[in-house]
Amino acid sequence: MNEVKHISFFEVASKVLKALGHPERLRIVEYLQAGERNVGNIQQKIGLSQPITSQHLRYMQRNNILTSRREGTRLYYFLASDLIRKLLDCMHSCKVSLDSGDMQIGDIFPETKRSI
Amino acid sequence: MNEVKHISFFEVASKVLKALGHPERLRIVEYLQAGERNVGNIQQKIGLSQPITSQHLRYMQRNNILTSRREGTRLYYFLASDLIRKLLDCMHSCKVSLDSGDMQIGDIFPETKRSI
DNA sequence: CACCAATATAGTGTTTCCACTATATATGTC
DNA sequence: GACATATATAGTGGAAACACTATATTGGTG
Repeated sequence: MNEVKHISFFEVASKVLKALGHPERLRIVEYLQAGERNVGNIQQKIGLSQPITSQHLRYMQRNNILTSRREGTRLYYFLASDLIRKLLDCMHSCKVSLDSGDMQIGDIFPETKRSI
Repeated sequence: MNEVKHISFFEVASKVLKALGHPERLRIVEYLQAGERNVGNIQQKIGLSQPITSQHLRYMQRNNILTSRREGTRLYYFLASDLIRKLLDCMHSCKVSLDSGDMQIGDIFPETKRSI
């Protein structure tokens, strides 16, 4: 009975990507790149309601994007792994290339007709 | 009337991540890392039905993950940008660290109780 | 224990995703 | 134009995501 259910790398990895695939959640993790923050901090920074903020944070924790640490009545969330940091670096360097004019929108997002 | 609607980077970027966030789609893009392939190739390689394959491919094209090129009656799909390639590299190097035993599952996917 | 502040969960309606079957379109060949 | 092959789209039912309101839980303090 010590059997352990197997799950493919693709399953877990795709859950991570899917969970990152929401604009507000992307904003949250970007904010957390600087270090851990509690729910109140995040809520205020991103400008979401308290329940929505909590929901997003829980969802990301369930999907291996965040981890949390309690301190009294406050809950601090932070990035769960190096994988997340690397993924964020990808996105960030992409944004930098766009902002600097080094790359055109169409080079990265061919279907995007609107400017960024 | 030459106004262009604006869309935030977070919006587009999160769509990309979300569209990558499906195990079969992740398998497809990994397969396409080697180069362009037509729908039939992909369908056979991944083992999906024809309509499902087509749906996933279209969905990824709409979301800036793939581009396509027609050759006669065949449609060849390929990775749309360097961003996608970089994201795939992230995932791949993560998988390598796991397979080599260099990293533990819990280091990357804390919530995953099952082995990979 | 009463109370407060911080956070989580339940319940609900709407939208999107997903897999599936059936049908349509596009291109090439005779 | 008739036909075959490759691919896309429509329609459908069920599952999950999403945003929102209301309520519950947890921990600290008097």
